Amino acid sequence: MLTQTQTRFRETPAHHVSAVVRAAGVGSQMLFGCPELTGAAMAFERNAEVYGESETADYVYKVVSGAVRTYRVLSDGRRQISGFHLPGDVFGIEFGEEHSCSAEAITDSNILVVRRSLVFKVAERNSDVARQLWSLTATELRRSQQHALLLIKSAQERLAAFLLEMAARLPVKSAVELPMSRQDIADHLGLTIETVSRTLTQLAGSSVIELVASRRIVLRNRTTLSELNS
Amino acid sequence: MLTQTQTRFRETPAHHVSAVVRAAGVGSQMLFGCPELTGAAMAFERNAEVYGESETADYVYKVVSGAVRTYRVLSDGRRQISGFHLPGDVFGIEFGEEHSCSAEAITDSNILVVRRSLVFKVAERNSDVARQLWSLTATELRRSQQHALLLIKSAQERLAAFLLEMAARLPVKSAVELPMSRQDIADHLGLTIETVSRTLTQLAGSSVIELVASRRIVLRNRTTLSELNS
DNA sequence: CGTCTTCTTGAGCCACTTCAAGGTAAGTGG
DNA sequence: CCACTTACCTTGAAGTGGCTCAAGAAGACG
Repeated sequence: MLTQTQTRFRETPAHHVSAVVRAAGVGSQMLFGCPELTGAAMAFERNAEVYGESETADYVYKVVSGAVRTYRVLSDGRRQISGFHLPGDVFGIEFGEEHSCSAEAITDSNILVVRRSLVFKVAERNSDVARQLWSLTATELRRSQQHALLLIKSAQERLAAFLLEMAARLPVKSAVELPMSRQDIADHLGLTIETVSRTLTQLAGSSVIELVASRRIVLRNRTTLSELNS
Repeated sequence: MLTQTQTRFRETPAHHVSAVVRAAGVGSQMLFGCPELTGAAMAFERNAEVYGESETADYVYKVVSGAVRTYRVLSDGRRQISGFHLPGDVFGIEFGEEHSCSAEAITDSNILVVRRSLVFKVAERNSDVARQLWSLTATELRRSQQHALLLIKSAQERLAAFLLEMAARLPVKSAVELPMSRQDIADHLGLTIETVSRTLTQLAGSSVIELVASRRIVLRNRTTLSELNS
């Protein structure tokens, strides 16, 4: 009906084998500050699938380096990226048995992995871990609600919110270094790639931001961005 | 910037005293199937505030009868209704100390109330209750993600999804009996009241639905609605 | 039977989409 | 080191779905 839109996914990228995953030589780390829940490090190539929607959720994940997108695709190919996961973020936690989104590495990424059943077993005894599980779900809920709120705003407002969020979550540098493409941004913000590009150009025109390179953006005027963010 | 929009709330309705709440004579009931967590019944009038955004979350709520909307208002007055809560639904659970949304009764409603501190105390010992807390948050997360996905669709698709959801959640009758106004629907779906009205008329025109009365809608052709729902 | 609220309908407009090039950057093989 | 390729990004011109503004109809209530 509506033609408005986002990428239309037809086929999946070449490497969708869900574990291209040459086991990384790297050591391992804890997921919940709990020595029992020590994750195995895995490496995912750019665009490699971490898991698919409605696959059984066997693992819980934590980004060590790189970036991950979680998304859903509608029957007609429109894609919505529900969230971006950056170093330090835990993702893939489910209460139910299967994943509600698909997940892919945006860039080459290192990800810690722990068996979900193990996490649950520990959570049964260790109420602190149980609490963390709930906490993580609650945090994601807030993000999701914030995201929904974003989707009723104008293109400028969406981009302003997006840039401020990324600036806050990415390592602090003089410029924001975006790991994702314009298409990813568009599919996250519910816009087309053209509108994203045009709006950024426009913000640069009023020198609210500076486009050093397409994925290197300096926030020149955060006040204006915050005002746009309502 | 964008004028696109929803209601612009300027002032609040008359009765915003947060507890117009003549304690209902009705008995009490359990919130989590746990006798320790027995709620006190309270009655809220139509449009009465149950709690406000960023108020401290002292209670957890369960709808007995009536209906509740949870919403957020942007600085310029645009409102987004994040969810409708119908009889049987628990709402107002927060991991953090304050509410992330405001809540209002849509119609005169009876609502069970339990102190949050009590729920938490019980959850510490009773892992089943702890699990339910997580479960409820997880369910709400799924709803929120589904809601975000809805917001990238066309007006027809949004209405189709909305009607099917309401049909599924409301008591089964020949017609769907909506408790909420067109404005509420608009603010939930990210549309204007005019678009909601026009789209319903249009769906009735193609006899996918029948508008028995403005808030009494018969779903004549669920297949078509489901197809619209992607 | 007026008054108020809610809902519907119409006409014009605008932000964002669509379609269509063109430009830039990064990688690859010679 | 440079031609070639491919992926990504930007820009322009035209179309359109949903918004705005405006008015009227239908209920609900005292």
